[in-house]
Amino acid sequence: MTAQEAVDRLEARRADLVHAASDLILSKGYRNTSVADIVSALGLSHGTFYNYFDSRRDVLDAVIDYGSQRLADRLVGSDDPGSATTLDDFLAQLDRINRRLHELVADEPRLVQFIVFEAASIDQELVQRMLTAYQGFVSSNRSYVENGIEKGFLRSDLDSEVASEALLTMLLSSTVGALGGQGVAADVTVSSAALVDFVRHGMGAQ
Amino acid sequence: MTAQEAVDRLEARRADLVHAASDLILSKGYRNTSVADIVSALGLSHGTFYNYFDSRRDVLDAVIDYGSQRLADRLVGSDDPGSATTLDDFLAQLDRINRRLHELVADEPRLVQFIVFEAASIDQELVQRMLTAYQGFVSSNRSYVENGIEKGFLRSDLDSEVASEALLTMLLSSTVGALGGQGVAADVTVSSAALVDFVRHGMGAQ
Amino acid sequence: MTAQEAVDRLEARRADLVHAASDLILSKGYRNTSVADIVSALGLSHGTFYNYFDSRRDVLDAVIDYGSQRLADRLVGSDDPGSATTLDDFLAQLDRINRRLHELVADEPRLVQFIVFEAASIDQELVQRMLTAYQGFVSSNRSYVENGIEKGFLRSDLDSEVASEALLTMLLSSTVGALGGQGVAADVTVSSAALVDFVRHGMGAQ
Amino acid sequence: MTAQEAVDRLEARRADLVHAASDLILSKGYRNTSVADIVSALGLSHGTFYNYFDSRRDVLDAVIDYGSQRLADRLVGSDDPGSATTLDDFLAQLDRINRRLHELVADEPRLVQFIVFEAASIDQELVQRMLTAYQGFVSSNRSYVENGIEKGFLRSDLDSEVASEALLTMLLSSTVGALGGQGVAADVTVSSAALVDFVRHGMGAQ
DNA sequence: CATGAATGAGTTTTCATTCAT
DNA sequence: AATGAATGAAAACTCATTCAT
Repeated sequence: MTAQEAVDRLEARRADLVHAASDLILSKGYRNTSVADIVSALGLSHGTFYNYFDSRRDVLDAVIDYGSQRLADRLVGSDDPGSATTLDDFLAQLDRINRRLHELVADEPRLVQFIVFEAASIDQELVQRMLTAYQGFVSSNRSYVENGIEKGFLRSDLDSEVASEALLTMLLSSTVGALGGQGVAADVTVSSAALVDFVRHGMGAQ
Repeated sequence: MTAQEAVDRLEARRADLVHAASDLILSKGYRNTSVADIVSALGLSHGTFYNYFDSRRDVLDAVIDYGSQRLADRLVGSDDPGSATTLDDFLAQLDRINRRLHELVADEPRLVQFIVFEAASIDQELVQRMLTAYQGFVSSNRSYVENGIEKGFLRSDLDSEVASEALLTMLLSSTVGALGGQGVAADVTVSSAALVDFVRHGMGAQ
Repeated sequence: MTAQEAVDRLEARRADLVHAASDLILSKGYRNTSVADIVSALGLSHGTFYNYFDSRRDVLDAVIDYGSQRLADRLVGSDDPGSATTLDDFLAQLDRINRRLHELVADEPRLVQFIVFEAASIDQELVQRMLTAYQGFVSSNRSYVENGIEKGFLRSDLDSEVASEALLTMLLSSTVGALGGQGVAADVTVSSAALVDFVRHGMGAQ
Repeated sequence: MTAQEAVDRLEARRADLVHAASDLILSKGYRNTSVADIVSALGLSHGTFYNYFDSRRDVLDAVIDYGSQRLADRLVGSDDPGSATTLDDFLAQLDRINRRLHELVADEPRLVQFIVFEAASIDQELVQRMLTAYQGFVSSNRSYVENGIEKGFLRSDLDSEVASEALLTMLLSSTVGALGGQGVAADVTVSSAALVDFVRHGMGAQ
């Protein structure tokens, strides 16, 4: 085996552990997932786990990273912040993002639920990690708002920080709402329409 | 100490334990709350806990009862199901109920979060307890819908069972959405407007 | 209430506790009998128990005394050690004692079983108490043997100590055997016949 | 260490635990033997115990198996059921078996005591296990009786089931009797003589 | 005396983590 | 690297005993 193959094998095994941990943590919760559960899912021994992670807590970071990546992938190919030139373009972008988030909730409810509800109760370090990720979302959101102000289709007196946070809150609120509901068919349409309408009147120029 | 005082003291201590358990469970989750946590919050020994509850699981029922009571209190003084005589009355009722639920979420987010997300994962008996409470909500909701059909301002071809459940789902979906949001002021207005609009067109007569 | 009545009441309650403890200990064993079991059988509180006994262990002495008393009563009215004047008288006495012991086992198997098998495992002090009681039995047995040697119907070269202990051992062995057996009818007859036969040939003069 | 050595070491340690548990349970009783007692006898931590047994109850099965094995070994090399051709042969067999059982009681009184008196009080599953073992004894006993009927030295009108159970009861009764006695040498002679005599007259042909 | 709430030592069991092989 | 036996901290729960009322 070459050195490269050895490294690959190492990373593959680490990835296996993260995937197994992810499946278990998302389905049973972090507290209910033991190291024994994770390793026995792969037929490995306890000791092996500690060759890849410092602690049980440590694998959680990797699971969160793995989940965040899936979230990010979900939003990759997202519209370019600078692409909208009219208010309708902008609202259409908003509508698309909202729908994509709803699809995410529909596809991976446990991931979203874990992030929104369980993660915060684990420890402070994890809360920081989530807030940092949230700030990243706010920033990227801000690009859309600033682009709108610049192009003149959003009100020039908007505080881009406040406006982008409000926008994000509304998006998340709508998304999390979908977690609880059993998915009345109209749900995403209603929510998106209300959101778009509110933004059109609250943020649109004139 | 009179017999009555003794009973009062007993109940007061039990209540103390329930309150301490409630605070801890709502903030850290049931799984993360040990008997030691609960009693040490009151400076008692763990043996004392077992003079008041049969088990750690047992105090959870008391915490749920305590929370349900607060929920029920919140909705007491609710509109009389028979009071609405026009569609606008009905929608105004709906709006008020929705706002009251949002206030609840704003005041006691952890209670709602616990009921919606954690309770179900604890055991089957608790799930039954929640479903029973839910059926109580559906029933009371149904009175509103049947009143509307009777008075002629809701569509006469509505199945009151289906319609009241849909209504409840929308209310809850909207409410749970508020869980995630940090409560931008506009939130409840948006959600209520969307809800009212959907109901007006979906359920209103004509 | 006179002072005498007060004392009587106290003793009556103590006796109640001993009887309740005896019933429980003989049926469930000492280890499985809690103070709560004893007091709740009489509808009293924990504290009351400690007004009458120093500890849970303490009541066991009283239970043993109560049981020993019943054993002694069973053998009271026993033959007078000096009454036998011939070997046949003596063997008839032996047969009667053996039968009385078998009746005891039949009537109160748990008492005998407890004394023989459980008591020794509780603590050393209890073992001492049992050995002392045993020595009492040996001594009274010895009177029978010494009477026999004196009257000339037992071998004059018998060591009365050894002979009385052997006699007692055979009696007990036969008795304890009855504990295990489901009581084939012939049992006591067989055992008594064998015992009498052995003693006649082993100890009888000539 | 080879794989075989590892397995051996595992089994050796498990055996150590069973032996330690056996010593303790037979001397102090199951109820009085804690996991801490067992492991501290070997200088291990209590966690280790649970690497070898699922629970405290679980080790009891192993202790019973270990004891049963010693019992079985004691009776292995027993006379062949078909070897007796005369009543005297048969009675000599009976005498030998009885003596072997008495030796067992003399060597391992606590084992027999535990099986006879404590085991039944632990749980129903254990009672079943003992009854099954007992049925095994009855069956093997029956072979002796059937052989006797066939060869004509036992009464032809005997019900082999009833007769073998009666035989076993007498054997056990005699054996258990030895539990109480401190083993006067004459004991087994007396008991065996009585047993043989009873069987000769009760079961012998003519 | 009687009461029973409070106590805390002790018991079983779980599980993250270490370390010798 | 992989293994898995050993460890021990921590958790739920029991129960004998104390003590203020």
